[in-house]
Amino acid sequence: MSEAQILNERSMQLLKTLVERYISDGQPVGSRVLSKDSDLNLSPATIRNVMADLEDLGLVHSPHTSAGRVPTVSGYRLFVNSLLTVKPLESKELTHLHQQLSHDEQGDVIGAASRLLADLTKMAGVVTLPKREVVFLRHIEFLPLSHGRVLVIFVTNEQEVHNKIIHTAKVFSPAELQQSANYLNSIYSGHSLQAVRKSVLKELQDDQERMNQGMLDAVRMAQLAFGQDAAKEDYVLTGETNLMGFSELADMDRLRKLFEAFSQKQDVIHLLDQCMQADGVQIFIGEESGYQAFDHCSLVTSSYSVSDEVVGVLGVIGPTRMAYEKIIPFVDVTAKLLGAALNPKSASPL
Amino acid sequence: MSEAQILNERSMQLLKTLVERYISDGQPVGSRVLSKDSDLNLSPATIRNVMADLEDLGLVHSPHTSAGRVPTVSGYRLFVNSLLTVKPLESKELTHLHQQLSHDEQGDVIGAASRLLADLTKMAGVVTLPKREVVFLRHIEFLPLSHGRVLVIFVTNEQEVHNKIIHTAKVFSPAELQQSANYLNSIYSGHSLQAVRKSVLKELQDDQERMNQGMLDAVRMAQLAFGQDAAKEDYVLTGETNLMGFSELADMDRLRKLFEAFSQKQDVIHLLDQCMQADGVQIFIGEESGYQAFDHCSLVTSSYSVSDEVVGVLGVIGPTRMAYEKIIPFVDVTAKLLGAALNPKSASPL
DNA sequence: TTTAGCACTCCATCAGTGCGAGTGCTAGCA
DNA sequence: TGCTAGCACTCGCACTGATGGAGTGCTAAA
Repeated sequence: MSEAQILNERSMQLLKTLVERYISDGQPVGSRVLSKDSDLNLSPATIRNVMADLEDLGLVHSPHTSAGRVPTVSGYRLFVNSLLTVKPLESKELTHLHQQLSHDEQGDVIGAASRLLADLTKMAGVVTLPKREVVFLRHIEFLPLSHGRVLVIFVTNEQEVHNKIIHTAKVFSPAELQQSANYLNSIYSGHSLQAVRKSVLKELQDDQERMNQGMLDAVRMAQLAFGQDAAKEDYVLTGETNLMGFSELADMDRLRKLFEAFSQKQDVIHLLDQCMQADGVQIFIGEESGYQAFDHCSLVTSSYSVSDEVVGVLGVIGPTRMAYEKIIPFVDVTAKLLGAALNPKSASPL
Repeated sequence: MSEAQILNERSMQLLKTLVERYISDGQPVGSRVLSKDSDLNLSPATIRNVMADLEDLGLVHSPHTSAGRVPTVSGYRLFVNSLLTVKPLESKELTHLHQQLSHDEQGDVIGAASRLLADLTKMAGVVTLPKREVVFLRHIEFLPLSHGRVLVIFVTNEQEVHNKIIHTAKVFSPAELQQSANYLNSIYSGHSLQAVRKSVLKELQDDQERMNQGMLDAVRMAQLAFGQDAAKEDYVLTGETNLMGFSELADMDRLRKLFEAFSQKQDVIHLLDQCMQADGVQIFIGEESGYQAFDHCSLVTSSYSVSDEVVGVLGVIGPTRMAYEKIIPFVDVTAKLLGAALNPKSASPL
């Protein structure tokens, strides 16, 4: 009865079979089924003893006296960590993925990836927008609006276009704005936004006498334009409706909490942010995420990188009872392919 | 027994009371309740006779033999068209609306309007992005990318920034691109996109010999840039999760169809497009919309205008059983306030 | 034309029942 | 000591029938 002992081979084997069976059937699995399903040639009675042990350890749980056993979160966790035999992607799926992500017509690779994740898993797919640590300023442009407001357009990293409206103290003529933009482009183009911000601050504090009025105006506007970069994180979520098909999420309250979290975005972003740190595939099972809305869900994610810099996270959201052995490699591969697709100069990473 | 006759005053009165009662309670309403609720001083028995007539006319319906009556779609329709006594907005709500929409901090009035619609009605709010019939080109800019691609940035209508990547036949130097942009800005700035497209086409067909190479390049690029303007219609939908609270939408299949329609967007856009034509408040009740996903929903919409031009639609989506008498004026006012908020030079329209 | 009365229908609820699945426990066996 | 067979027991589920309430349709009378 040494309770704190490491589980022996046999118990592990049984737990594995149980989880697999439960994932495929969705029914609590009883000792009888388990006895036939495992290759251990044990009688149901023996199995029941093992099950009692597993239950003591909190790995499985009985919904009621005369039902079979169901894995708990810890049970799933142990399964995923140590017992899982991942199934490699079918080559058909792989080529499909590859095609969809590399021949991207719409210029919306992120959306395409999200849709692929959702469609192929029949669950929800999520991809954060890529966010580079260092962002280079490529080009800046000012356009006058009414009431002393100025429309700032700037391009970063080759082709990302941002725009923003700033309020200036004095009213500038189009020509003045043009000059300012020219000046800023000439000195800051190619620099990182961080560097630009720092430099702008320094200019304004230190040696204002060195600059002429035009330069000063330009730098002041730059300060407004790059002031605090809101840089909202965001993600593309697709296939939410797929989640409505799962019986474990059929409860309207649960579902509502979940969908509310999706549209608030905040919690989801926090969660995905955590996944950004980890490398490789990161998994949250049920309550592990710490967010109530996700209590009955699992989240399988992987970060994706462009030229060795982690820039985002992508993943799949579904019920805790999901086919981890297929989802995990799938998320993994999709992350790699997306990274490759975002990198203009690279070929396939596989 | 003249069946095709116009309903008499009394029947109308009873239908009105029935609908009002059903909207507030959600229970089929019986003759007894109706007899007390209406000021007609009729006995339940008489009411039952009237109900039988209304049922023959398809205005009410009995879920089963011994239940009360429930309005049908036609019943609601008649109610909304002829019987409704609209309740003016509470002044508290009105000031709230007004505040939220005029002091728009985020630059996202559309989103704010959608959220207001959802929050104040506890249903779903939807607002289409404003779309002007004539769009004026304000400014255009080209930036070179790798592989002969060019990033086109153009600004329309004061401050709307669009960007697009085009593939050019030959590779241009930054200076050439700058020249082209200057040329296009000088001749097309201030013109409508439609006019620009037409003019570009004409230039290319007619008198190429008149132009030098630089101008020709510029015009060719303009053609690519303004080629087919995708101009996707889109909308901002909020408060979808509010719909999960309604018992008439508690059915998972219905709910799923509805949410799928929301994320496909297509059907919703078609529906909203229809509302664009009508002026004043437009209402679809249940199956009237023609889209299965909306079978158990009603849609109350109004178009909104900027300087007398209809530019978009906004509305509320909820179960057929909604408080029309409050929702209708609310949608109406919100549309007017949004129009005003989008018009930079106008004051309040009220 | 309206009303009162009555028989009838249907639904919702509840308790009772039997069945099947699966367990825990115990005793016996290798 | 570990495994197994057997047995009693528990629980959930589906079905049944009884009961009461709500509301109707019809009829006959005012």
